[in-house]
Amino acid sequence: MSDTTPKYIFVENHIKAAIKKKELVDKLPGERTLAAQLGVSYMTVRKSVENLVTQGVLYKVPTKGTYVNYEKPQRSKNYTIGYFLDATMIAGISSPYYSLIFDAIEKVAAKDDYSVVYFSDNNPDRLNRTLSKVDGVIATCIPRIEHVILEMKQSVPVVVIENSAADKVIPSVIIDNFNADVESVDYACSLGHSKIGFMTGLDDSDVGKNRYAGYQYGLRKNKIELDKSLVFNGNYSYQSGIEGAEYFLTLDELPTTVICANDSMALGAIRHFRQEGLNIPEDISIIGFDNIDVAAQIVPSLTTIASPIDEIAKHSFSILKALIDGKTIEQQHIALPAHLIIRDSCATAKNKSAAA
Amino acid sequence: MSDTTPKYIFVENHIKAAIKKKELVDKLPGERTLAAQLGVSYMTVRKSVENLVTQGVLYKVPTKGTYVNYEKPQRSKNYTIGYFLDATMIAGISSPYYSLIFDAIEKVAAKDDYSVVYFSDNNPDRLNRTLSKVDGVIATCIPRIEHVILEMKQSVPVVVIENSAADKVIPSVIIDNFNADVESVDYACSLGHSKIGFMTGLDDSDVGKNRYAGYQYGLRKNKIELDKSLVFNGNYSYQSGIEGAEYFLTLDELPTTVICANDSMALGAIRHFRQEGLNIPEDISIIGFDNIDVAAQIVPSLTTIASPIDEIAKHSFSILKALIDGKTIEQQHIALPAHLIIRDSCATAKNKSAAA
DNA sequence: CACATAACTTGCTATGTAGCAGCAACTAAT
DNA sequence: ATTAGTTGCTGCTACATAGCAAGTTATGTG
Repeated sequence: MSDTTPKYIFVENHIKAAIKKKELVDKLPGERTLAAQLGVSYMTVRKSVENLVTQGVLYKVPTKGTYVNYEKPQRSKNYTIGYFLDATMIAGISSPYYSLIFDAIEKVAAKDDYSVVYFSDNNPDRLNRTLSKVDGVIATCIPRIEHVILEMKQSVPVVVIENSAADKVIPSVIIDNFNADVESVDYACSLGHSKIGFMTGLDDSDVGKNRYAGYQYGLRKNKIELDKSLVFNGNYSYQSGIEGAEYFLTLDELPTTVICANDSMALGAIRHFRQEGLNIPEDISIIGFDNIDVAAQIVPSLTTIASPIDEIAKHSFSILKALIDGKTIEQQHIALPAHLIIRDSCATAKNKSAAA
Repeated sequence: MSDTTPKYIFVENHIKAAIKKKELVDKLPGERTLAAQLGVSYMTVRKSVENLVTQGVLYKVPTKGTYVNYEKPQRSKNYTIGYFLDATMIAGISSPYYSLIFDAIEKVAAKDDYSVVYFSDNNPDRLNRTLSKVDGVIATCIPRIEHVILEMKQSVPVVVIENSAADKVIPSVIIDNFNADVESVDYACSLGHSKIGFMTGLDDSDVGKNRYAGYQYGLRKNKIELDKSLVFNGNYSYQSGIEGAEYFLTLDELPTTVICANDSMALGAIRHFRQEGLNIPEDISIIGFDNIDVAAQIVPSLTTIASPIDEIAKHSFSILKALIDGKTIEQQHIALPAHLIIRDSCATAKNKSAAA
């Protein structure tokens, strides 16, 4: 029993165990008493207690006694949270959308005196180093990096935004992509369009899937049959927007409206259509998604879905803060509505219809 | 002498003083010996030494002895550097330019296994909190926030990029804005232009001043007299690019080329000129500065100055790392050349000239 | 000369004693 | 009833011993 392990280690473990078993609550017996109980000397107990105090397990009140520290393991508060965006994501923080989210998070966090740092390196070592400096992380989740996020969750509380994680245990704040694109379709129909094309993003995440699903449901809702030839599979990039436009131009009959799964593709499409001599919106209407800055700046300005960025920041931070503070949270998953901003890239349909 | 201060504190101070006075070097006498020398008991010395070890002043080698820890105060290596950009800057990290710099820094830092975090909150408390987590900072400097940067320099090494600081003690990595815009003017002249306008940015920093000075020198170099009416004072924003175009349209004679102090203004100008029925580049040539992503994406694609972003990242990180490692650095201030990327927004002058 | 042994040093653990100061509660004196 | 003293608890500091393991050095023997 005594072999090589020092007695004071034994005493420490004994005390820890007693605390765990709730045999010891609040105030400890006096050091001398304890020494007698455990059959070791007073000084040994002192050393053990001293160690436990530096470990944070116990705390002392001079001339009163020694007490159990019930504050939970309590990750030392950094008052700093991280915003994670995988570096391999297209554009990454360069993307206007994500940087706006960062700014919004920073603003809302400052109100509670939290600092925010952005990082994107998913190298395990460097990631852990960064995680040790933050109390929690808000991460933009895409399936490809979900393992990274699960890894992070081992160390700190995590809230995901953009997509919810497959692991539904991680709280999420997303936007209602589905109904947003239903609204886009509704709007196009209200302008008399019925030949409505769609450029998908990647189908590797809920975002892409739900925008496409919203498009499909919007058509059904407006009694329009889905024509697969009017769906182009893009990848969110400006380039793929150009390719999508090229594709639509090969069709016998051009759609009168194209809804794009994001603004970059919409911009690419506008560029190519115009290059080929088409007028926007007279010849073809374009709708985007995200409402990045340039959307309002180009001519014609782009009709698009505006993400409620401030709301995303507000909710995700308040959930994260609750997790950090060890509170229980009511709503694990929040889907915020996103609505259409009508600008100049859509016109009423000229052919056939004058419906609605 | 003994009043209330514990003896072991006395012993600690004595040892520290002895180290400072170089009376104690490398190995300490044995604890028992020390006790005899100082006239206190062995256990008291033990306690003192133990404390000094936890303080990091001494270190022990079991069964060998106790030694003085000569590692310099040595800021505990976080292997993390910060990238700072004032939150109140127009666009901030949303600006494609700065986010590209961040990505480039992250890439070069990863090679030395450094993490990079971006932060922009300049609130003193939160700033210090963040600074305590990094070994050094690369900061985009503008005069308005120079006090913040000087403040940071109190805690960690700092390298500024973009502008050099008024305090020339801070190492800087900037681009040669002056010669870059000289190159722009040269190019415009080589296309036969002689009525060359300029849209300034803000004159609150070297960047803005030097780009304008480069324009002026370029004109002189090409034997063109400066016409102040062809200079519009902008503020780098897209909106001010529009206003600049409006201004030029009020002139009796439009310049045939407008050089803009950044791409955003160039984009705004292009938009407005086109809206007013002008063709780019047939009716007016436009040159930007920065080479942001959209510069290549718009129609016509924008001729602009490309910042050597990777070079900036490489140099600023290597300087910062040298500072962190306590090495002396040779070159305090580096100005990197930036060159013109010729695209589609400039055409040969149609009137009068066919020079060169 | 080589090698084993003994003597010594180092830090580590453990235990004992002792006086101090601050506090609370009880008790005795005013 | 208030005050003053006593007692006993707490943790804190200080000092003294003593055995242990592990490395170092001096010594002695083949």
